[in-house]
Amino acid sequence: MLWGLRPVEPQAAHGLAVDLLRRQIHAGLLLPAERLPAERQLSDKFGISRVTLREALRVLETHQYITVRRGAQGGAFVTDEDRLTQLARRRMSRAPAAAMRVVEFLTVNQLAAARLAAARRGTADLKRLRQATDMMHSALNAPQRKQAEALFLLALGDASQNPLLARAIEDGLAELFLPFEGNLPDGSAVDALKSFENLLRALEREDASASEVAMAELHVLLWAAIRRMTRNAA
Amino acid sequence: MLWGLRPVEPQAAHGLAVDLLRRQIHAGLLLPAERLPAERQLSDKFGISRVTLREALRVLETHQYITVRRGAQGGAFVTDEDRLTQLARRRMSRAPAAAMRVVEFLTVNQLAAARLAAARRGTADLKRLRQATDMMHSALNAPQRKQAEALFLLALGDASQNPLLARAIEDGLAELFLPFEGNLPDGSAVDALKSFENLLRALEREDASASEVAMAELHVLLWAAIRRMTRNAA
DNA sequence: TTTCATGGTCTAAGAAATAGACCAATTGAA
DNA sequence: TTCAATTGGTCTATTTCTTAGACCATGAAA
Repeated sequence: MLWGLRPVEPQAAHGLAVDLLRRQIHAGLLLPAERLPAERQLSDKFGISRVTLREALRVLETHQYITVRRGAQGGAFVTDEDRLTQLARRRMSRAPAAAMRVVEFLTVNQLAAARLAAARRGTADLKRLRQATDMMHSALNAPQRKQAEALFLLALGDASQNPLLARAIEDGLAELFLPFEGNLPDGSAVDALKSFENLLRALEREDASASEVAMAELHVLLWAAIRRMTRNAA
Repeated sequence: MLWGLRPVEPQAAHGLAVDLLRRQIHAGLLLPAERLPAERQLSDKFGISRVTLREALRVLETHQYITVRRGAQGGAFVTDEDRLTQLARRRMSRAPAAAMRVVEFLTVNQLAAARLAAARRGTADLKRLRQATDMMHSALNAPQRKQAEALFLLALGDASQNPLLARAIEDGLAELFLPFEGNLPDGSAVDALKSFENLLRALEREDASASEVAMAELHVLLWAAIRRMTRNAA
């Protein structure tokens, strides 16, 4: 029985590059106003020609994810924080239900990853997790916090030693595109940091159930944030 | 911070067609010895030219997923059951750990789908689920049982109304490629059928916790099967 | 034997991507 | 002010992938 025969959608090389960069911006790995490598370097890393990379940059520019300046010290820069927040809010308000579904998916898979990582994490995994936690401490603003949290969760996925879980978390984070929360309600950033630290410690001592508890705490905060945002968006 | 800069991998159109068909064979949706539509029809459904489709068929033929015969009543046929079982076993024995990871991933996401589907399934979803259950009853052999189970689980994913969960289940099933179990140990096929029916009934009466229980029963059987196969493979 | 649905082959054309050279703008150091 | 270096912008020739369509070869069934 042939099932769900839909037209195949060949992704052009420049389209893949667009996705790759857009996902990193959504996940918060690329900071606002951050400068990307020069075209010649980027095309080299992606394994595509410069012409093709430039097509990708043009698309991202059109969608206002980046701006491009030329001359020495020029290059492609991620859009500024305000604009990114605006893009994120627009996306959230266009399909608030979709955002809830993504969080649902992340909840399930991150919880599983936390449980498994407690038993399987290696020392290299712990190192990445600690570095991410340190970044949360030294973060000066919302984008830096978001970046550190994304790095932590990606490291958690890898620490589970399950490539499909890791991929699921990566996809979920890339799909989410949460706006930076300028003014958090009553120190929820502090709560989140505490829970991340609890999770880190649980992973260090291979305590699976404590890991799940800490992860669940984080999800409570995430759900609260999502509810707040979808309410504001509506 | 630019993260994980790997070369982009543009998928050629024929490569996508290969994946699509291979996934359906892995998941058991395409039965052994089943005949695919004629090239002109298939290329039309995929939205690619006949030449490109033929490239895909050539790849699948090389990997022994299909055989191609010409003349009237000819066409592309899925390989016979023995050969498919052999391919599945080879894959399983090459990376038994990978198969366990896939099952891990499916366990998590199917459980979540079962819980959510209990609250969200529509009548169309129930219809698909019942049809799949009926197919299990009338199945005459292992491939038909596997096909019906795959259809049930895909329907479950859709019934959860969460596209990411549905996609995760689809990916997991396509990745798994379990060999057909010719001789099951002491009627575990009967146990599985019973659990599927319990799940269906729980979904019908919107009982989330009963759905989870039934799903968990199925996972116990799946884990037992996986353990048996990886042991045999080793 | 004939029919005809089906795979097999060929050609001409177009679309996408590549490598590499060269131009244009901008900055900062001399 | 001038110049060198860096970076984006543009152009060309070439290769690879894909397409549309025509026509040939095979083989089962009428």
